[in-house]
Amino acid sequence: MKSPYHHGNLKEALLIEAEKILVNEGMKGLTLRALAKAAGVSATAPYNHFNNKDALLEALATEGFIQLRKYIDESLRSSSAELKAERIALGYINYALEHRQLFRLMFGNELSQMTASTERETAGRLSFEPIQHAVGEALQQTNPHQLNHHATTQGAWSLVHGLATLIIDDKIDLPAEPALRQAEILKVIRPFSLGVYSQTETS
Amino acid sequence: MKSPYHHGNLKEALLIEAEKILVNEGMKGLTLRALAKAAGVSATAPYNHFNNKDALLEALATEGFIQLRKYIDESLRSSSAELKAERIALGYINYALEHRQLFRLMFGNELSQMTASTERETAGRLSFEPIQHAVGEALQQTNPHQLNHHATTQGAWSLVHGLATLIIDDKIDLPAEPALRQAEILKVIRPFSLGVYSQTETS
DNA sequence: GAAAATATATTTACAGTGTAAACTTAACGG
DNA sequence: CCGTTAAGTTTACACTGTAAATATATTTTC
Repeated sequence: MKSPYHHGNLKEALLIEAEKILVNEGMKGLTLRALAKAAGVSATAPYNHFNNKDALLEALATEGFIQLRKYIDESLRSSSAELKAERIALGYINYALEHRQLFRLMFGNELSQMTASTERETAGRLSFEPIQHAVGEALQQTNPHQLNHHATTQGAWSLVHGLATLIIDDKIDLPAEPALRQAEILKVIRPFSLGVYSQTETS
Repeated sequence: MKSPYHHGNLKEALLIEAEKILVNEGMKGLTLRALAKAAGVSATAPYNHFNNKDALLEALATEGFIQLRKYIDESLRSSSAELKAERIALGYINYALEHRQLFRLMFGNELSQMTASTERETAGRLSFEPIQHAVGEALQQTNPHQLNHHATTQGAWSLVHGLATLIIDDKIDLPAEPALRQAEILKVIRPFSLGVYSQTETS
């Protein structure tokens, strides 16, 4: 099962090549034929590993969520930002910036949402988890009863996700230099953090 | 020039039919041939009014931004939310919810961002304008020196846009009943408002 | 180990897509 | 009116996703 058959183990190779194409030529360049050729295989070979193109994109998106989760964990470990939530945000946005096309695929509409594979769904939930934790911790310091916990979590996610989206869609632009960029991101996010910390009972 | 020629005035009809198709069958159903047939015209007729399919989608997106602006203005006028910024947010999110496909098109990656028509860009800026104003007003009450004005504006936009995106992508779900839904949205947004109001000098 | 069964890959074929080119028809300006 | 131009049709083509039939390698079974 490790390297079992004829032409090496495709499926993995396909996903790798697919991401390369996505980076170099964007979504429009990612055609089944081009992908097959890049993997050195005939046009319909991928059908042995994926039911159709959508299934392949689905798998690609799932990989993306796993990577995103890694970025967040890494940023939690190594970032210099003070607040935990801020470190998560930086990891999230860095991932989006360094994988624009894939990030768009993960959240975009190419994938008919009917086909929502359970796999991708759980992978998505997995990267959402640290956000939930961090917001929970932050809230607990000033709001031990966890009022509005769910809503606040969704707000934090919305802020970070929205910022990431607007940046990679060139609606908001940031300095190219990493340190400056990070500072700018934190400045955008800060009001929300302040709101969470100063939050008291609201209906 | 009003109803000048052979088959009625296409171009306008095409954009109208296109939105109908988008609503009923989604992006995948929006093919040039289907669109032409819906308008009762031959397959290549649209090329007399649009250079290519992308140009047509571009025009559709531009229309979307104009509609979005109308939703925001209307909500500013008629919504019951207290804060101006909140009324904007409700208008923005309502538009996204009632025009999911078009909203995705407006911000999505179908349109190769190389083709960024100036028209759509200015239309986009136009709907961003009220957000900028409202945040400016809110900030002025506690922060007359307009510190971080730009960053706060971007933050507000990110929060609202992110929430809208996550909702229409079914990552966050809200109650169907309008009043409950509105209340829930406000709960998600509130921490940011609090942050803005409590904002004092930060580096 | 050979034969049968299975997994993997190729070839061929087809309907659907965007779009270019040549042609046809209606509208308008002199 | 008649020619020029704008609007629409027909035909054609390269490219896409994918089904079907076929071929080859790998694994399993005895």
